Amino acid sequence: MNQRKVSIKEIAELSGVSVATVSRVINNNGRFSEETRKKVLQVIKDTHYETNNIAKSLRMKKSNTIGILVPDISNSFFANVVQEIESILFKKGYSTIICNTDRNEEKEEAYLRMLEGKMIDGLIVISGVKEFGSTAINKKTPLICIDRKPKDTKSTILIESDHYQGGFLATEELISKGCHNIAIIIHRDFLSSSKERLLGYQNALKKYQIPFKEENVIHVTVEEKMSRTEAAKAALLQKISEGYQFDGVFALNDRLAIGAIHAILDLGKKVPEDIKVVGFDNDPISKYCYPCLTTIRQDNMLIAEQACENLLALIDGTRKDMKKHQVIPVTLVSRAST
Amino acid sequence: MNQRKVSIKEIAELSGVSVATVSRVINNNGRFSEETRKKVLQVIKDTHYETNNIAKSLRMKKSNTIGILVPDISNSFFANVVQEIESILFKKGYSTIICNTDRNEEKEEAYLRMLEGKMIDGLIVISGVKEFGSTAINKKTPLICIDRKPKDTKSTILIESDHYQGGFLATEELISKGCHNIAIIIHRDFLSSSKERLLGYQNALKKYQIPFKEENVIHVTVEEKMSRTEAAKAALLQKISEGYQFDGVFALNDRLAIGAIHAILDLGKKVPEDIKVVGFDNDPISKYCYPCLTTIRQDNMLIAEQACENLLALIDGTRKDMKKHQVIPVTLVSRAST
DNA sequence: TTGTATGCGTTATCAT
DNA sequence: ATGATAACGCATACAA
Repeated sequence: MNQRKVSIKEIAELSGVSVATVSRVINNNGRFSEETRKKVLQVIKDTHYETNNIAKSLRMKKSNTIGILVPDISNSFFANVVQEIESILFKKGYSTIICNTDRNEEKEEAYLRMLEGKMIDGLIVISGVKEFGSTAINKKTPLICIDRKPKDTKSTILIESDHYQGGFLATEELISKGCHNIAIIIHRDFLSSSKERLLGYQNALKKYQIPFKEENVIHVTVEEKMSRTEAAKAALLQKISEGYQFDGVFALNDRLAIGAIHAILDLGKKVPEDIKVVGFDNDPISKYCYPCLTTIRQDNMLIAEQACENLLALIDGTRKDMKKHQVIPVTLVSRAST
Repeated sequence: MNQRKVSIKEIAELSGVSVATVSRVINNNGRFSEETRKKVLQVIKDTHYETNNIAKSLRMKKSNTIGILVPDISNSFFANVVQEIESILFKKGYSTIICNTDRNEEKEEAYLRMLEGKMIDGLIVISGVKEFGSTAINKKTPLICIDRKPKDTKSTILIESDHYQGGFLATEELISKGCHNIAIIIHRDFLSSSKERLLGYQNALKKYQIPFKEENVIHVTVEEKMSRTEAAKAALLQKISEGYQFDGVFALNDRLAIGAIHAILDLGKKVPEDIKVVGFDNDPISKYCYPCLTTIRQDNMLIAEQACENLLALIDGTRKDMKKHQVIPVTLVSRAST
């Protein structure tokens, strides 16, 4: 009972027909008699034949595989989006190769070459340091960007949350709870999403006639071997030690927000009584930290669905009129920290 | 400048040599003159040629691809292990197809067929409902199980944390802090890891001459649309309402532990003063919840390294004498909840 | 050192 | 309705 690999050729021999006929039966195209169909199917069952997709891909110039580039799969937002994408695509008969780039440009290029060599039918790029555009990948490979601007803005599709709205809602929440002097904690300020969130913050201030002050912007850089939470906490404590005062914090993600909370509690102040805090992402920790964190929820399901839908449309060549920039609304999740 | 796909054949023509020679240059095997080498490499550079791995795989019967089966990639423990595995394998020239099975048996089978069709060189299976063994995958495909017993125990390698030790350490921690009546919250009791953790709990009790009581075992089942945390909280509250009393809780994972904490706090009791809690997994939330959660940390890096090392050895056919059952030590992370 | 020819497992074209 | 065969892109045994 040695389970050797069996090919279409052997199926043909065992069935007493040609490989062509077997292929037709398998793919159910072309004509063949009911009799041969039964016979062939029986042999396939008996031999546990599985079609060799490598050969099929080569012949068809279609791999039924799509690649996903993601900076860090252990980030809860990315993990959720990727998981959902993978699930949707699988239902459509596609397999997904998830590439964790670690925000490393070389690694990204290497991955792209690998994906190209595997003849991927499409590519989804999630977030990342700079505009996306690489010579490693064929220009005609269908491409969807999520949270990352493509170099070729006018022909490739960009899907992202309404980061501006998120920043606005977060800030408005703080203002509505009585904050007048709101710090904003920024991590990767070069990301377009960060810029948009900052803009939302600024415009919310403007709406309520609160002057924007440069000193309220706290940039944190995360050193090696340090978590975002620790870095944010350190940065805020440093700033406070220099005499900085504030009554609210909008952190560009939940990890940073937790760091801010820790800093505040460390100083003997209370959240939300003395200082209120809002994060971004609706990371699971936002629900379980203390106090529970008010945050902005991105609609990752919708993002994933829309990405897949658009990508598959590009692959199939149906619909050429898709919107090049699709913005997904976000919502405020109000919890104890405000 | 239309970037059409260029094959080895065209490289041959442009270089004025045969495809065989080009192939030899590319793979740097066989003999060829320095002159042709230069010429060919130049043409390759000019044309942006990339080797077609699909064709190569078909010819070589080796895809340089490995598959990973995982129940739920958004689980922090799985995400970490998978990420590390992927990173290691990538360095070794392998790409990884991550398959999220959702603990769904049909999906698992479908994935395995897909992977088989892609001629994967190896397979890593992480956790899962029942013993692993499927006819969909070729018996001779190198296989490593992590946290999941293989059907064929004596020939396939199983790598797992020392769940027994984890259960023991967790329970001992509670006892050493003065607990005498320790509840244990179990979720998927059919998992071998769960059984081992329970066993560790029982033996720790025995060591300190505390009688094991069946009523201390709380089984929770997670309904659709309900989180583990909510389910654990509900289960514990239910039990308490029936008059159940205890002074410590060992939850088989951190999400359950948080649920327990919430239940306890809801009743106006204090953690750790009135009741102490220990979790399992060292999930990020354990660090940021309130109070911070004492938990058991699995060494996911080591698990990943060991899995890759063993898998690659199986693929290369080197070393035939690997231990079939490899147990990775765990450590206690002591925090505020005890 | 280099070229020719074959085959990997499929699908598709063109006969019959 | 079915069969023979070419082609997909590559690596290699064998010739030259």
